[in-house]
Amino acid sequence: MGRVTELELSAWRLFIKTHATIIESIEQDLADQKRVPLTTYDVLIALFEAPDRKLRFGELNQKVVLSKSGLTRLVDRLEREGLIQREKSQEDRRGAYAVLTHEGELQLRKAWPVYARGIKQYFAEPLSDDEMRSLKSAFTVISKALQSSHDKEEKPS
Amino acid sequence: MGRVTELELSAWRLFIKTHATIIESIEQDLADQKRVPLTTYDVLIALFEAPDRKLRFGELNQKVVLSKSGLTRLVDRLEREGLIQREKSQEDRRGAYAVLTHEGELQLRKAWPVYARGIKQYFAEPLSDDEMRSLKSAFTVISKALQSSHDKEEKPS
DNA sequence: TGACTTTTGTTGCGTAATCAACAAAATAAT
DNA sequence: ATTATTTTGTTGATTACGCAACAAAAGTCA
Repeated sequence: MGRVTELELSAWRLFIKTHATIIESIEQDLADQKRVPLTTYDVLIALFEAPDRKLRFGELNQKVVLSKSGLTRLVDRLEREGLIQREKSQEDRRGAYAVLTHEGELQLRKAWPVYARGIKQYFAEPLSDDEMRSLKSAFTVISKALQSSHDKEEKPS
Repeated sequence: MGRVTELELSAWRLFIKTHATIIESIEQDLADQKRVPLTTYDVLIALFEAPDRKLRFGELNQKVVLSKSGLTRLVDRLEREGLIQREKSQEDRRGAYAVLTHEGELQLRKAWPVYARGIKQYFAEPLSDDEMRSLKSAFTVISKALQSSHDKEEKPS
């Protein structure tokens, strides 16, 4: 496989550090303006984009960076806050859906401008269109590679 | 400032997701092989690269993604595990240094191959040299922008 | 059908991180 | 000098998350 080169290592370090700083900044902005935090946003937007604004826990779990139990507990909290609701599935009596409520959609809409501004300001603004395209394409490549390596481990056929 | 474009948003999403997956994978590999986790690694490497292998808490804090108290507690643990030691500063009797121990250096060395392999496999391998260069340059740009915006807020002069 | 196996979401428990409040020392101001 | 301010690292309280064990329902297969 070969050693990690200087180039790769410095790119890696920038990648990590940049990510951390951007996320931290956006999270701070959201908190300052009393908007939902990023993890919550992720859940809400996933539901918002889903048919009927609802998803099974399993599906939701794939879209969100969180463990199974982590998701259960996040949904607990969000349900308490009235942003989503549990709805037990008819077809599969084990399972349940998480459904976006009106309040949830409202909070989603209120958070978006802040979030969007953060993405623009901290992430997009400094880059040229060309750089942004390269960035996206690089991550697409990496992402595909990750998927296939993940697939391999799931199903050793 | 302008809206977030489709391109920007999809790049952003890939960025977030890829980051999460890679970190998760590396963290898993480290855990599987009973090596120190990433946060610990970050502290150890920072000390390793510092003159005399020691740093004041403040300096260390700048290199690591952690709150003040978070760092205190991480150092608590690492000291308990014998990877680093506290050494109270002579010049400034409030402060203290975190010093890398032999054991700490050993663990650092043992973790590196696993970490390096992760960087290669999940991050570097899928990219061409050109793509890697673009990636690095994009992050350099972003990173610089973040710094200067941060500076502005620190010192409104 | 009846006995394994797998999937789905929840729960107990331990760990780690943050914020806010703090004490001690250093620095600045008058 | 004395007082006020800032910096440095720690501590208490709270919150969030992961792992492993679990119960309940589906699915598999003989």
